[in-house]
Amino acid sequence: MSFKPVNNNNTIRSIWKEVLEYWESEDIFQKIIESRKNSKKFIFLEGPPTANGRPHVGHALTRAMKDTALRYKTMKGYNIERRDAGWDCHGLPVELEAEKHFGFKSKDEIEKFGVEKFNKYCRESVFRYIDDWNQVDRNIGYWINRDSAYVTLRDDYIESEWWALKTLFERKDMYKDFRISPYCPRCETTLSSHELAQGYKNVKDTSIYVKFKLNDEDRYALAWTTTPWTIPSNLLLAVNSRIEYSDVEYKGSVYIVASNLAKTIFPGQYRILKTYLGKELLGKKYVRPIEFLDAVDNACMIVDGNHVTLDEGTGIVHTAPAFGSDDFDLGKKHGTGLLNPVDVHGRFNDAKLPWNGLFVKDADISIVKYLKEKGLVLKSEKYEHSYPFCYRCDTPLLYYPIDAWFIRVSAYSKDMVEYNSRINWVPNHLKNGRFGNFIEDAKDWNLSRNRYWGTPLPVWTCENGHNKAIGSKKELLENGATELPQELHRPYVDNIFLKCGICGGVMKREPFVIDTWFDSGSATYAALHYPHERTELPELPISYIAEAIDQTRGWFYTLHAISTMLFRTNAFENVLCAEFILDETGKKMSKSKGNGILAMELLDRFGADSSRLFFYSTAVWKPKPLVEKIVRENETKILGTLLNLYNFFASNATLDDYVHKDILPSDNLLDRWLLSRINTTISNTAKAMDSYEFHDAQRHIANLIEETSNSYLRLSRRRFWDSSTSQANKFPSYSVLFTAIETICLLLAPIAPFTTEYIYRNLHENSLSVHAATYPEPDSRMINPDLENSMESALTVLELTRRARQSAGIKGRQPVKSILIYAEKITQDGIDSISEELNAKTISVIGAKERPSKSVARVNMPVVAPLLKANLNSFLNLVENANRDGTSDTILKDHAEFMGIALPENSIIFTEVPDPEYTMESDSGIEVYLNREIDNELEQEGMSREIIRRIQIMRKELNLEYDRKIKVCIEGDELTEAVLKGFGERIKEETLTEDLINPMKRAYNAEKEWDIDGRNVKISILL
RNA sequence: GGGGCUGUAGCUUAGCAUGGUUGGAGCACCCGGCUGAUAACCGGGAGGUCACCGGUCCGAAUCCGGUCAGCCCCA
Repeated sequence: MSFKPVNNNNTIRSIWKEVLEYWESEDIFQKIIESRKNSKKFIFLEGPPTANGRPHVGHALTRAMKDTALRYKTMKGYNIERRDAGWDCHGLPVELEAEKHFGFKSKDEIEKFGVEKFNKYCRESVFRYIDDWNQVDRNIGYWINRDSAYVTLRDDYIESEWWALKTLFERKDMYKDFRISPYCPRCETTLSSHELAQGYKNVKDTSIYVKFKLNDEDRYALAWTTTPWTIPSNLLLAVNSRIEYSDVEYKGSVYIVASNLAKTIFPGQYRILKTYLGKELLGKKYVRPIEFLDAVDNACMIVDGNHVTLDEGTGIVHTAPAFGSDDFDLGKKHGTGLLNPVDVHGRFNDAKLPWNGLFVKDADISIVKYLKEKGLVLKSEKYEHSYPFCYRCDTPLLYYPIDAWFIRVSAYSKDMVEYNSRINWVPNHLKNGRFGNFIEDAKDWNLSRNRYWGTPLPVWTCENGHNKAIGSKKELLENGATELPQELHRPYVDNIFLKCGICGGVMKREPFVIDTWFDSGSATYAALHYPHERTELPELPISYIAEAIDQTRGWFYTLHAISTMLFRTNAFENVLCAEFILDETGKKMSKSKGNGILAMELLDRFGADSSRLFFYSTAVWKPKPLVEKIVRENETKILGTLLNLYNFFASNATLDDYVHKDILPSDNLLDRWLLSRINTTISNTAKAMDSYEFHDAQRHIANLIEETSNSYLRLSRRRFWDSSTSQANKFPSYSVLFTAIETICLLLAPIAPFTTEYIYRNLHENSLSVHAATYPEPDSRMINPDLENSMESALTVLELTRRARQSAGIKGRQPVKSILIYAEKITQDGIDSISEELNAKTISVIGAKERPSKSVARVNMPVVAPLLKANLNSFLNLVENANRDGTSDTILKDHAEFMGIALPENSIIFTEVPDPEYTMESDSGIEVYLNREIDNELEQEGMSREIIRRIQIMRKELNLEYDRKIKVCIEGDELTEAVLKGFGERIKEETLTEDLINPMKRAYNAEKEWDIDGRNVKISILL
């Protein structure tokens, strides 16, 4: 049998491309799906991206995370359900792109242009980069069904959402309300709290301290605001009844402010006249500073507000019920109504105002000027604070009173918390941290958008204000529609008029579309067209989803909220959450900085497997800078070494005509050791994969690769080379090596699917795919912890010997007289497996008393400290003294008890100081004593090995066949002469030399003068 | 203002839940060695106030309290 070798320089990359072609031409993915059809279920759900932008490295990461889990579960024997792509299509971002394209600045222009044409453009633009996405998915090896993708703009998807919205409406969990919402005056729509959060920026605004004169009193209530444009709408002042306030005299006037804030408000000299609690101010009336607009009688009063704090300002809050949520509530409570002189574009539109027609933010300066002229401003200053801007168009948002539809999420907060307790969050801290906090005080969901491209809100209203929610196309016809709209989008649905079931009037659709986050959050059921096409309940929870951290309050939240309200369960069972990939300097990638990297750029540069290994180089939930060195390091260590392992196996096994059937029985320690390590690694890796800790799995696998290469292979090499070794000795080793490589491929397949596929199929000529194979199960009969410990000790001995040789200045090739090993966990065959590399005439394992050394006592802290506690220090002193006096070996006899406490036998540990002729090195309880005496015979033998080595180098330089026989002439000093006499035969054997010849005049095929440790040796080769 | 995460060598990090002798690796650097699979490998060296301060304890990277810095989320 022949195993195909791999050697070209571009291996990893060319393997990637070759495997891709194989998968596609043979339809491997479909074949595997087919073969799992009847297996147990594992349900997946793709978080839908919008394809109107290109995928970047972060997308590559989350796609890898999804793929790794699904490949793993497939190998574990599951049938992955709902392994379908999905695309998010609606929303403000899409509309904004379109507006930019057409150069529109307002909704009027869209209306003039035509909603039909506008939406047509939106519909097309959301798939603009779908080819890029598909290319990335294909190249990174994301196995997902693209043909059966769910698409949120399709009528059947929307129809399912209509069912959901109707359900909520009829349950009174969806309602219309007039309240203050964050509002973008350019987009002319309200935003959800989620969208709001994206747009906070630090800005400097003009802030003013405004004087509100109390009626019939010579005092001013001082209020502070950063939005002067709201002052014409002022109707109340709020104080906190439990905070202490003062009358402060400053520059001849008396001001009311919170006592604690006086110092920061009044620079220099001021005088406190009296102090009292805020509640004493309640009910006092004042004069509005700007009186163009008419106020009701019960306005202009000081009222109580819990939201008033001492964080900033004066402790008195100017309240304009039209422009603040707290303000609105206070206005409602005190029956002031509200004054809203601002139109939907954010401009004053009340002729009574001198600032009529101005955008409110632009009117700030004039308003301040007006107030100053009336003497009602104590001071004004620039103030830096964070203020929300529209996350898409950058317009400063207003808090604006407007009709909007809400979902009563707040009523389900407890349920959401309960269902959350069933979810496995990875990393776990999100569960009760960021996510848990959020759902605990969930706010009602502002669902409606005054926009065009989105799922239309399926609520119709008649002239008498009767509402009706529609749950399907069929219901449209049942409620008076004469025909179905061309599609379930604006403007078509707007032209559907229904007949009111209560009063018989004409019903028009409420002119809103809904938050696009409701679309993606509906994927659990809407992608199945539930309950229309599919009538049985969707299977929930979904087994596994994975996205980046920003979805905690995005998709993860909407999925959970919707599932809680509609299906009374958690939407997903396991959720893996990624942090962001940073640039190489550790900065966040962003469009504006221009340091973003596209997914395809990453793949072109490093290939798929190396990129995926990089993603798991540390936990995916830790931010990772994309540094080339780290990518390369993982590539070399894991893929490079694995390929080399395979290469070694392939070339030797092919030469020996090895055919793998099964693991051949072997007593060989290294074989048994590696088999144990393989099975331990299987167990550890599967455990890590099961808990979605891919980085941990990767580390276990990398360790096994390292051990196979640098311990097993290194120490077994002779077995493979020696042509005289019988098959009976050699083949078990091949079978173990084969098993190691095969297992590594299987374990690593979900992580690095390409390279493992390639090697695995080289090992198994007729196999379909490594991904069709079963994930390995550990064979506990092969796991032998004692053996692993013993081997670990042996490897430590090897390391200690090398160290001892170095500190004694004795080369590895120089045989030494003896090596004495003191170790607890070492076995004779452990020593045997490394004896060749130890290169000593005698190797013995010795007992404690045989050590060629003197003992120095040390206290065994883990044992003694818990017993002695506070008396420890005096015991430490005692031991130190004993060491100095040379009485340390009897400490325990002398002090079986110390301060009345019995000391166990292992209370003292002895460190060894070796006798002069030995060099000692020790580590983790193992001591290696190296006898430094080199006699003549040892010296000669060492020299012989130097000469052998030089001849081998020369053979290699001559490019000789392995079995080519040669003649050699060796000339040198007396030592060399002695070596030829004593070790000539050995030299001939090792170097395939037929004759050691005397110097000749004629030309040699190769001739070289060597300096071996200062001795001149001339070696000549004659063919 | 509230919450979460992170802080260990020049870089990437393990260890922290359950405290224990001298805090492990890898990369890069220097010295030495090995090499009939290897882009390698092996040994040694240098490089750490385990962010800082305090507490508990015989003993703290680890537990507790606080501070600082970075990132993120919320208001």
